[in-house]
Amino acid sequence: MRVITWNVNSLRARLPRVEELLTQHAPDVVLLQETKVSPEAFPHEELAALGYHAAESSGGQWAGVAILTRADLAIEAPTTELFGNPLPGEARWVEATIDGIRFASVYVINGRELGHEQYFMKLEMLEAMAARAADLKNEGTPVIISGDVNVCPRDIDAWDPVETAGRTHVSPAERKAFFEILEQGGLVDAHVQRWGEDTQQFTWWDYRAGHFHKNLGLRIDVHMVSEGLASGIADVRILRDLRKGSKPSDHAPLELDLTR
DNA sequence: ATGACCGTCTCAGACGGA
Repeated sequence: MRVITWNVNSLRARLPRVEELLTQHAPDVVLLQETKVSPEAFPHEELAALGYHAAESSGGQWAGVAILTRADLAIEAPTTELFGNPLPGEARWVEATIDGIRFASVYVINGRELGHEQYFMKLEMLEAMAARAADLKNEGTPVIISGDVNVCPRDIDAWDPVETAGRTHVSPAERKAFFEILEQGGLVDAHVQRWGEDTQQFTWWDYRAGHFHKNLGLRIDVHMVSEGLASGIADVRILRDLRKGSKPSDHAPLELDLTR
């Protein structure tokens, strides 16, 4: 099974690149973030023409998440509810079961600045995710929670510790909250399992100042995979080619191949 | 080259992003 997570930074603006992803990589499941689309404007027909259907949480101008899957795979029990989510109206969480796996696509609150009201809501959202992951573990369901967590889990996941020090995404509290999700949910950071602790690879680069070409980025997009599934991780790849070319997102897709 | 972005909304500029 092939699973891809991608913060598209507007689904409608990114449709040509989404088509490129679907046709060239033929994923079974795609977790999207920052679709920035209203429910009425969600491109169901365009995706159907590409052989995919979707469960979505769409909030209009900001945020928005979705789960796409091949038309021949059923989407079961979709929900946008996340108990304890401090901003339930902002379309940052969607879950559905596909092929016996409980998938969630998440776009974690940015946090703005350390100490900002939004920063504390970010920590709350990460805590809500940990509680949900613990519930799913207790149910014994295979789980894949993927998306833009807006946290660099380790020092090596940020291009410059000096530049990023004292800012969001790298604070000890954010990192602790991220690892609590793995711990409480019995989940594995698939990228780390595949590449180890000493490999530096990024999933996001600022549009400005040529950061992509200088490889000044962050690893903030992840696949969190339940331990039973994680033994079947065949490969994890960052699709940098989709960060290049015409009208790219500022994030690259993260591809996960499972043997099942 | 010593500066450098790109979406959303509503219509030139604010706002969000990380």
